[in-house]
Formats: sequence, C-alpha cells, structure tokens
Amino acid sequence: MATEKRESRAFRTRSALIAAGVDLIADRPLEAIPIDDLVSTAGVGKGSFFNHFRDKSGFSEAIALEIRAEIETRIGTANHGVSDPLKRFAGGMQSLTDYALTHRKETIALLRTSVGFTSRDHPLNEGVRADIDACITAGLMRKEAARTGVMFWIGLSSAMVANVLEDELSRQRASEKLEQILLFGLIGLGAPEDKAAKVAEDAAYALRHNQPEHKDPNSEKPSI
Amino acid sequence: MATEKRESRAFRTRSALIAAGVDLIADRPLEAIPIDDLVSTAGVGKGSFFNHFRDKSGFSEAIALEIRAEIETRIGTANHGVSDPLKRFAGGMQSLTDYALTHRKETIALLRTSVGFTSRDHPLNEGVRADIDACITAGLMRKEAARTGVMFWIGLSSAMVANVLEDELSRQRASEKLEQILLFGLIGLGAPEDKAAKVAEDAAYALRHNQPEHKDPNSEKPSI
DNA sequence: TGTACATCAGTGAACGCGCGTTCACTGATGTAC
DNA sequence: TGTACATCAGTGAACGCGCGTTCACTGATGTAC
Repeated sequence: MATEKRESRAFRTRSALIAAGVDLIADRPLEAIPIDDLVSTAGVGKGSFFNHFRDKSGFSEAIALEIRAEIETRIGTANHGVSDPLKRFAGGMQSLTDYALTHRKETIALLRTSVGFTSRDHPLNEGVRADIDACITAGLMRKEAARTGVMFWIGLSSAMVANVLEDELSRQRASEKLEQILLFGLIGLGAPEDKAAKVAEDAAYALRHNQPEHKDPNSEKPSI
Repeated sequence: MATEKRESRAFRTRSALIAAGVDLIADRPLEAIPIDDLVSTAGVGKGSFFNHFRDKSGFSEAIALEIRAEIETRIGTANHGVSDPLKRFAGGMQSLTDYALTHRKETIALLRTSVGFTSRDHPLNEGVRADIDACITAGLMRKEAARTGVMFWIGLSSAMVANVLEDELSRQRASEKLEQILLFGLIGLGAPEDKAAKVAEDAAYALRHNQPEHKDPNSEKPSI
C-alpha cells in the first residue's frame, strides 16, 4: 500500500536514529553524544534528527518508551496463559533477565534514559501490583505485601538486571543468581518455602535453556 | 599552624565547588551543567575549577567519593558498639534512609555520579558482605545468602533510597516502608520471623524518632 | 620579630572549537483526474 | 494506466552561541635567615 511505503521511509529513518542512539548511549550519557555522531552512525542527514525529535530530551524519551514497550511485550508473551500468580510473578523477572542477557545495549540505554519507577502507582508497575494482589488473594503472600511489595520487587529486579550488566554474567551464572533472588524474594513476600523453591527453580531452568534469539524464520530450528 | 591556613584556603575553594556541584546536579546531569555555572554558584574564579579537578569527570568522581565517605562514616557511627549482626545489617539501611531523608540533594548527586555497585566484590559492599557472613555464622540467615545476599540487599537498599527521593516520603512514611522492606528482606534471607520483625520494628522506630541534624553545638539539646 | 623571597592558589579575559539549530533546496512518495 | 501537482521527509551547508580550556598576572600564604 502506498501509505505504508511513505510511512516506511520515515519509519526507517526514525528507527535508524533510535538504533544509533541505543548503540552510542551504551558508552556515555546522551548529553555527551553530539547529534553529529547520532546522525552519522544512523547514516542520515543532520536535519532528519529534528524532523523526528523535538530535541535530545525528546529523543531520550522515545528511546526509553521503545525499549520499555518491547520488554512489556516480552513479559506479556512469556506469561500468556500462565495463571499461577506466583509463576507469573517470577516469569516477569525471568523475562527481564533474559532481555538483559540478550540486549545488553538496549538495557543500558533503558537505565540511562529512564527516570525512577519505584512508586507503587507508577503505570509501569501495574502488572507487578496486579500479580501481587492475585498472590495475596490466593493466600500465597502475606497481606502486607500489598503496600510495599511493588517497591521490594522493583528493587530486586533492578539489582538483578544491573548485576547482569556490571558483572557481564553468563546465562548460566545469571540463571543461578535469578534462582536465589527469586527464592529469597518470594519467601520474603510470604510464599511457602516449597512453592517458592519450585517456582524459582523452574524460572532458573527456563532462563538457562532459553534459545538465543532467532527472529529469522530459517533459524527456528537450531541445527543442534 | 601555617600549613593549615594555606590548606584551608584551597580546601574552602574545593569545598565550595563540590557543594555547588551537588546543588546543581540535583536538577540535571553534570554533562549538562556548564563550568561557568559551577564556578559562579561556588563564587570562585573559573580557573580555580581546573586547579582542583582534571575535568568534569574528575569532578564527578570527587563528588561521588565525598558523599560515599560521608555515608560510610554515618553507618559506621550508627553501628558502633552494636554486635547483633542482624541489627547491624538493618542499621545500615536505616542510616542510608535517614541520609536520603536529610540530604536529598547529596543523595541524588550520589546516584547521578556513581556507577553500579551490585557486585558482591565491590569494595563499597564489604560491610554488607561481612555482616551477612556473621549472620550466617550465627545461624540467623540461610547459607545460600552468602552468594547472592549482597546483591539482594543492595537492590532493596537502592529501591528504598530511590523511593524516598521519587515519592518525597515523609520521615513517618519512610519509616513504615523501611520496616516492611526490612521485614521482607530479612525473612527472605532466612532470619527467623520473630527476630526479623523485632529488628525491623526497632529500626523503623529509630528512624522515625531520629533528631533532625543539629551539628551546631548550641542545638545539641533541642528545646522540645 | 621583621624582612625578603619563593611558592602556591585564585582570577577572569581571551580563544576557538564544538555543537545544536535553522532553512532553502531536493528528491521521494502520494493523490487527483 | 499516465500525467501533473501536492505534500512530506531528507539533506547538509551555514550560523553563531556556548562552553571547556589556557595563561599571564595578582595576591595570599609559607619559609629562610
């Protein structure tokens, strides 16, 4: 379709700029990256930057939005059809950890472009809050978790992601850490020890055996 | 002493610059703050900046170092004479939270100038690691906490501090959150529920009733 | 204690590159008929 | 389907302010005797 074509030119330019931003922001904060570098990395003219973004801070917001949306989609997909609230809960951190392992630069960019989100009422945390409420209802967490559980969990998730990046964890080691963090976290929130251990173990196993990304249809069946 | 006098002039200039940096960095990242602004806020000549700091990144490091040292001192002081490892552990987070409440700008500056420290082996985390080991030895935490406990705790502490800043918590509300985070965290690490509850409650109580800072000797005894 | 000299930190004008932003122009894409 | 026109996105040269850095000079502080 014609409209699609037109959008697609603009879309490609925009995407190239965002990709360049993600790439460069892994090394230094956006404030320290000249627009000349962004556009030359993206392979577009300097003026194009201002066709798509108000200024650098608008650009920064766009990057954060893009990456957050991607992560939310992944968590949604991973949890699709999972009803056990404790599993859903663990699944979120598992997806996030997987993303950090496979998308290092994007994850750094997200941390660099985002502002805080430890608030219980932050829109990003709606899913976490809902899962916690479900767990409480199901008798899988202590009542008090309703108030501070979101912040507790955001703290653990952030630390998990940050540690993957800082220590450049292998998938294996990340999986081990994830299992422990999940175990400690779930027990802390009041989950029964045996159930917490099982959920943590399953999530760690799944993370360890995740296929590396193969978007290419030809690679859907890895040769090994 | 003569030497002291000379050092003191240089020291005042340096301090004024760092104070200005902390002040301005609360609003925007250091990369976005012109040196002109720093020196005019500090009330010193532009050249003085380069007498004391290599460049902006050296300045950034100096700020981070200064604030970290202050926080470490406070935690050390607060824990002085406390032998119960669980109490020491909780005391660290309590001191940190108190600092965030009373030194908002400094805390923001610390977050803005510091790079990650979720690693178990990060020098900053030596105290946490030592306390965890002591707790395990005393049978107050599960063995597995030795490996991932530091990361777990750093995550919770960061979230606590970030939440104080983001939601501009009152001392009262911060104290309530601290109590819950400590409770969940300690139980997660394997502490007995009753002991965890007691320690969390005590820490929250202490935070709630901390005197606001009165460095001025005349104010040592508050009139109320 | 006083004087003469040495060193150290502070100062701000001057410099000039870097970088964000603009804009007139081009070429691509979409629309009308 | 073809042609003529309209709109939209891309481009990069040009502009000029902002900002980091330098440096010759001044005044304060320290040292020798």
